[in-house]
Amino acid sequence: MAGSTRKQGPKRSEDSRAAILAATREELAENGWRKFSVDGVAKRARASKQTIYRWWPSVGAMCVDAGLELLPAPGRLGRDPAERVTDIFLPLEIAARAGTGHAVLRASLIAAADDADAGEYWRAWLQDNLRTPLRNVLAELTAKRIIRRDWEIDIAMQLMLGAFWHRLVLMRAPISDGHMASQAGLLLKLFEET
Amino acid sequence: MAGSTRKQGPKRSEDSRAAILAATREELAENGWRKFSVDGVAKRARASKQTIYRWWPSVGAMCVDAGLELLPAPGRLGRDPAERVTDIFLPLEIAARAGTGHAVLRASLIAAADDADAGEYWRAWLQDNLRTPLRNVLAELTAKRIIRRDWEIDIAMQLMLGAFWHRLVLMRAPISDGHMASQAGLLLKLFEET
DNA sequence: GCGAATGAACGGAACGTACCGTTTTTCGGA
DNA sequence: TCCGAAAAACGGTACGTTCCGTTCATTCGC
Repeated sequence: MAGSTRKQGPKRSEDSRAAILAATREELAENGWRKFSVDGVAKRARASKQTIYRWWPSVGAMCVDAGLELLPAPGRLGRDPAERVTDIFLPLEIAARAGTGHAVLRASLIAAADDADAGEYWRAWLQDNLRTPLRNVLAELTAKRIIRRDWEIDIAMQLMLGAFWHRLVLMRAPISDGHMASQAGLLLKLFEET
Repeated sequence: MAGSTRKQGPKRSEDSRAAILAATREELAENGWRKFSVDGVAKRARASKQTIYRWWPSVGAMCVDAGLELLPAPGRLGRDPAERVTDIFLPLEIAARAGTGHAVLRASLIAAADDADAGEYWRAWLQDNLRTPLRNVLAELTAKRIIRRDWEIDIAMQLMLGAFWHRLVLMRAPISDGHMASQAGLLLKLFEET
């Protein structure tokens, strides 16, 4: 039969999932990564710890999930080369500048850096949502003779993200409005033709 | 009288201090930051936990101490502009490429990012040992008309360190031989006269 | 009735603090 | 000059608390 996967019983509760991730963000913002408490999340979200451990492979992965949920969907409306590059990374800037986003995103990234499983999960997201789009845009700009042919995608990623980690994670410095735009400007200047 | 502070009792044991920091590095390399155990350090170093809590204001600060001890003393022999910039940051590259340095340095930096006290301690080191020397070198290069006048020190720091954090902390990617030299090349290219 | 949910409980581990007895150093009085 | 008291640091043990990750009993919803 089509759709032969018989399903019985209730589905996963969306309410519970959302409450757990929201509680995770509160806990991350208040306590950071090392003092992050799963018991605290369960209490805040009025959820059972069993529900948490059933749906997330590790605590770190849950924290990455909670952080990624902060990112707004990327708006696609750039025509200028610098704008097209900027748009890819703009969600990070927006999330870091809104409310407790700075602390939440920082702690979430620290979790990804400290936990091997969470790190792989987060790098997979990075690959799909930032690295691949950037490579496409740069290839397009190469074809239009706007930038040189010999760029390397990892160099470009380092340039677009390095300063962001430096400020957000290591320095605890604010992310300025237009941060990603100026990084895109730097990138295009370094890669420009002739 | 001068030095009127009466002193009694034995001095701090250098053996114990060194053993504790070495054990901290082992623990960081094996367990990372969140699973880092003070009990484990005490057991490894055959030290009392009281000795640890007496001499370090926080566990994070101890981890930063342990990480900074990995850095070799900077050798000063550059004459070329790029070399002079490189030499300032080279200790980081060397430490990250030696033995378990990659994991130790990563976990140590994660500790600095996650713990507020440890972060301030680490940023003070950054200021004294990297930011100030870099500003001096750049000022010198400005006087020699090698770079433009309108550089900003924080932009320069982001450029020299951002890619390093990106690879070491977030991506867990190896640091290549010559990493800092190529970053210095990028920096001078961006800042070059005319 | 089956699966997901909550809430309580479990043993084990780590936390940070408080003692203990010992050792090392300094100081003041005989 | 010598000696004993005081002070501080040390390894080690123990304590009460918190958190972890898992399990069990029970309820809720399709």
